[in-house]
Amino acid sequence: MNSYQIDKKLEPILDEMHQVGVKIDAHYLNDLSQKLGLKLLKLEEGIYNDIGHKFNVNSPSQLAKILYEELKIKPRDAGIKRKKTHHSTSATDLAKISHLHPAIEKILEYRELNKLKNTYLDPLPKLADKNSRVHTTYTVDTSTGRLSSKNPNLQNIPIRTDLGKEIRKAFVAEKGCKLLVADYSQIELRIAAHFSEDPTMISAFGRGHDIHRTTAEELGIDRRAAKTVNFGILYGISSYGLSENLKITPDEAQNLIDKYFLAYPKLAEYIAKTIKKAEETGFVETLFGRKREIPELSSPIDRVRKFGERVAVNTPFQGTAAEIIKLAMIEINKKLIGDRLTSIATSIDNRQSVDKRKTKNVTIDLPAGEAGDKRTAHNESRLILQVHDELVFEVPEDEIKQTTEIVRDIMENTVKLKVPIIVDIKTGKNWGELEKI
DNA sequence: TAGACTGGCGCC
DNA sequence: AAACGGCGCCAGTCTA
Repeated sequence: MNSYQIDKKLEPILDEMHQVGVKIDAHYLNDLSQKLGLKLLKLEEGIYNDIGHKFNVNSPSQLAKILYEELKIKPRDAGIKRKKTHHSTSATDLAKISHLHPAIEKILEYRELNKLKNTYLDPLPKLADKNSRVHTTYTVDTSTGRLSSKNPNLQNIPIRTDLGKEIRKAFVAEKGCKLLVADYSQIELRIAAHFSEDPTMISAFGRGHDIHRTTAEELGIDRRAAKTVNFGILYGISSYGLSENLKITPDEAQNLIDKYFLAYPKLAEYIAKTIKKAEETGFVETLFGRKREIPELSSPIDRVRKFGERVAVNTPFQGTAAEIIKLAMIEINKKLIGDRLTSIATSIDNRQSVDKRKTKNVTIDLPAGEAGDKRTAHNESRLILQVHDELVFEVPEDEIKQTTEIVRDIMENTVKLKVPIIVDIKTGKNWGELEKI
């Protein structure tokens, strides 16, 4: 099966995920929003006080004028770059100058709270149906083959900050059910190991080592920094980008990159070959044959060409990861439906009724005297969300064990790489409070 | 008033 | 100038 055939088989599954939706606790979100509203008012007042007058905190251009003109903070001294219209006021850049004025910390907090309120807390309850479920639309129109989610986007629900976790708790399981969350462990780095056949990577994954720890030991840096470097590799690393992320100089970053490729020489070779081949053919390919043209590679502009190189490196990793999870979705759906058919057929002792059931969540005709004439099948494990390397299921509590086994087996074994594929599974009553199985 | 653009930021 | 990959959504701003 190639990448395009995978997408075809995925279509009805995405359709169904859309129809089923995910349940949210709208009251909880509204309460949280109200509390946040009060806090935002206080922050706003404090900011005006510190600055000496009112202005629109949500306006980057007004803020830039105040910081870099009124307060005379020198952006160049702090390494803050100019945007098209003014100097940057992004969170990372504000952090560089937060010691220079008391308002800046408050502005950063205001930004965080306001973002979460406006993007999640307020819109989500309005999008819920009468059963309090929201229905995202998945599409496959990305350049790498990943899915995207919109109206609402359920692939960027907060998780990182404390408040973020609180928001995630609003995504809940139906009564009698739990959420089952299965996510691939470092799938893209495993794909990198597979493509490059780098012995150090293969052995680390083969022995079940923590790959970020391995990189940390190889480079003599801490795990957090190693993780950043590993991700950088997947994105088509540059010394400048890495230096920004690690808050080190580009020279130091280049040093780390050099060490990295000494530690993983076959990966270095793979990356070089991938770029070279992409320059020759004009495209790159994923494991299952999805092609992406990269015209940037023949640009006379250095910056554009460099971008093309990063795309050439990243796309096979990101695109292959997308294919692996799509195949798992297809196989899991098959298995879940098959099991339901079997159990229905068994329970009514009449295999002919199997044909009447096309998809889950439709009305099924049962012989009179069974449980009435019709019944809607809701008491079954259903795939409800996909977040790139993670699948979320809504599962009746008495099916947790068997669904866990099915999901793990299929996600880990549908595609075979030269390294093991590992899946972590957690369950809970909501998306924010999960316990590992 | 609608739409495009910009800066910014949530997620993987 | 200058962003290491992929998305979608927000408010502010500018323009037709």
